[in-house]
Amino acid sequence: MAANRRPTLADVAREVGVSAKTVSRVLNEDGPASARTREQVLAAVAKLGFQPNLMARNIRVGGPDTTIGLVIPDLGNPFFGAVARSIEDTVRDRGLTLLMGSSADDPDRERALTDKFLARRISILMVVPSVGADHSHLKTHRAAGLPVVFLDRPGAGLSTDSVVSSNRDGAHQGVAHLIAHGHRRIGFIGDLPTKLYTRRERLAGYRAALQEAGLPYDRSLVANAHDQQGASAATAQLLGLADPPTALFAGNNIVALGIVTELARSKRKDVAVVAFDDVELAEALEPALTVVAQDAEEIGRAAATTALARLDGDRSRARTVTVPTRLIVRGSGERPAPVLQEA
Amino acid sequence: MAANRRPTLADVAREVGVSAKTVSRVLNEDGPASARTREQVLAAVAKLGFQPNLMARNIRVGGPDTTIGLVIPDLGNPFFGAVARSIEDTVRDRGLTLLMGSSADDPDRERALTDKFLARRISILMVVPSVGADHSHLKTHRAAGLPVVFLDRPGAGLSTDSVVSSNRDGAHQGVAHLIAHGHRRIGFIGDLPTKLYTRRERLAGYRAALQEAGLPYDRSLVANAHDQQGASAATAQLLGLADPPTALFAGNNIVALGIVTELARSKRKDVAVVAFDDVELAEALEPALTVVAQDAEEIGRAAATTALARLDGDRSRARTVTVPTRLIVRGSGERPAPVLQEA
DNA sequence: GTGAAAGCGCTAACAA
DNA sequence: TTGTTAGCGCTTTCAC
Repeated sequence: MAANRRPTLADVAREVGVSAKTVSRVLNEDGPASARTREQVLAAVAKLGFQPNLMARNIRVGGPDTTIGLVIPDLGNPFFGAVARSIEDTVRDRGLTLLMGSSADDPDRERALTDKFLARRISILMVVPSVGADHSHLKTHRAAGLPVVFLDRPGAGLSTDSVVSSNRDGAHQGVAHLIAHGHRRIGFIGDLPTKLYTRRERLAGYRAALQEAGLPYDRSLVANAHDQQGASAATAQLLGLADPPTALFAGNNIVALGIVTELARSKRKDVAVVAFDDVELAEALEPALTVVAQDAEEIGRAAATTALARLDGDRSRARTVTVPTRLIVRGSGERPAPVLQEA
Repeated sequence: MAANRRPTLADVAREVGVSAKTVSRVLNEDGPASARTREQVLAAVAKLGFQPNLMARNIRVGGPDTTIGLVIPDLGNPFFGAVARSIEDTVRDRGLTLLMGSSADDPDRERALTDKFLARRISILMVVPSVGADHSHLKTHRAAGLPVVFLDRPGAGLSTDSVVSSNRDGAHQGVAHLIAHGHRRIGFIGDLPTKLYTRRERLAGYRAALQEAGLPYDRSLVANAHDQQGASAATAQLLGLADPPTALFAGNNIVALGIVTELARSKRKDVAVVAFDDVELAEALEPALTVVAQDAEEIGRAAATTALARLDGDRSRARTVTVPTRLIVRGSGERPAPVLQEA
C-alpha cells in the first residue's frame, strides 16, 4: 500500500552483518569472498528482494548507460519496427537495451528526444533524421566517444556513420522493370516533404530509368503524398489526367498501400504498379505486387555492427553503408501496357 | 579523438565563478537567480556543451527514472508497434520515454528484460506476458509503488491492471458472420502455444458461435501455427481433409497472412475467411478481407491512462479493461458456401 | 577475506 | 540572491 522504500546495498549489508562493499563484491563477482559470506549475502538479497540500482552504479563507474537511443519517425511503421528488431537482436548479447521514441519527422521532437537520451548517457545514438533537423550539436558527444549512426537517411551538419538503402538504384531498377514491360507513361507518387532524402533519391532513380530508355520526364506524372489517404487521392488524380499513366511507381510502403487500395476500390486492373519497400500480403494481391524490397534486417544489423565497432574503439573515418535493395517480381509490373488513347 | 570527459555542473560553475548549486538553480528554474547570473550560466552551458546527467539527478532526488519499460513479444509485429505508438502519444506530455524490448514469448527473456528495466528504476512497467511466465516477483515492486500493467493478456501470479481485447466476443462475432453466410464447416487456425490466453479465448468464442448455431465442434478443423509459413501449411492441410472446411477463421494477424497467402497461391477463391486482427491491404484483396479488428490505439491509451492514474496515487483495486473489437465486413466472409462435395 | 573512507554528479536543507 | 554541507546508492582505493 504505502510506497515502501526499496532496499539498498546497505540494507542487505546490515541484514547480514557485513559491510556494503562485501555485498557489492559478492554481487559483482569482484574480489574474493568466503563461501559462507556469499551464501548469507545471497540469502539476504533474496529475502529483501534487493535489486541493485543501475543508475547509482553507472554514476559511480562513470561509464555510459547500457542503452541505445533510437529515434524513428513512427513506432507504428512496420519497416522501422523490423529495423528495430534487427538492432535489438544484434546488440542483445552485449547487454544493451533500446530506448525508443518517434519523431513524427518533426525536427523539434527529434531534438527533444535525442536530448533526453543524451542526458541519460546512452551508449549509442541511432537516428532516422527528420527533414530540416541539424545535427551539429552532436559533435561534442561524438568527441566524447558516443557512437552516432544515422539510419535510412544521412544526417545534416555532422559527418558520421550512416546506413541507407540503395534508393536510387532500387528505384531505377523498379522503373526499368515497368519500362521493359512496355510502359511509357509511368507515374511517381512520393512522400512529402519533397526534400526528404529517400524521396529525392528514389525520384532520381525514376528519372534515370526514364532517361536511359529515352522517355521524357513529365512533371505532371509526379505527385506527392504523405499518408495512405493522400496516396489514394494522388492515384485518383493521376489516373484522371487527360493523358494518364499506365503504370505507377510507389515511393514507399505507405504510398503503396494507398495506391493499391485506390486501384482496388476503382477496379482498375489495367494499371501496373511497382512499389518501393515490401508490404505484407503483397503476394496475395491480384496481381501480386512487384516491389523493390528494402532489407530492414540488414539495415539494422549493419547499423548495430558499426556502432559496436565504434564502441570498441574503431576510430576510422565515418562510413556510409549502402544496403542493396532487391527487385521482387510478382506480377503487378508485367501487364502489357494498354494502347494509349489520345487526349 | 580522445574521449574527452563530459562537462559537469561543477565545470560550469567554475567557468562562471559561482557555486554548483547556483547553476543547478538556473537550469531547473528552482529558487531565485539574478538576471545577470542566469545569463552567464546559460552562456557557459552553451559554451561547454553541458548537459545535465539525468542519472545523477534521479539518484539524488530519489524518484524513479522517467521511463516506461515495455516488453512485447516482437518489435516487428505491427500490432504491437501500433500499441507502442499509442502509449507513447499518451505519455509524451508527462515527459516519459519508452524503454522497449522483445521477449519472443520466452519467459526467460521476458524476465531478463523486466529485471533490467527494474534495475533502471523505471516509472511504469508494461508487459505482454509470455506463456509460462510467473510474475509474483513483481509484488515487491508493486508494493513499492511501481505501476504494472499487463497488455493483451492477463499476467500470472499477480493480480494487477490489465488491458485486453474482447477476444472471445470478437471471435464469436466473426465466426457467427461466417455461419450467417451459410458456412457449416469452419476451420480455426490459431497461435502456438496452445495455452496462450488470446488463442484460448478466441477458440472459446469460435466454439460458442458453433454451439449457438447448433453446429458440431470438430477437432480436426482446429489447427495450430506460430508463424506465417506454419499458417500456410495448416491451411493446406485443412483444405486437404476428406471433408474440408468451406471457411477459415484466423486466430491472429500473422496467421491471417499465412492463410490468405496460401489461398492466393493455390487459387482457392471458394474459401471464406475472417481474421482476428486487421492487416494492411485487407481491403485491397479479392475479395476484401473481413476482419475482427483490435483497437490497438485504444489498448495503448487505456494502458497508459491506467498506469498514469496509479502513478498519481490511484490505489483502487486492480482492474481489467476490455477494449471492444469491431467486425469490419469487407466481403471475404460473405461468399455462399459451395455445395459440400463428398469424400 | 574484509572494511573504512572518499567520491561519482547532482540536489535538499540549511545557512549567510 | 547565493553558498555550504551533506548525502542519494553505489564502487574505487587503500588499508587491515
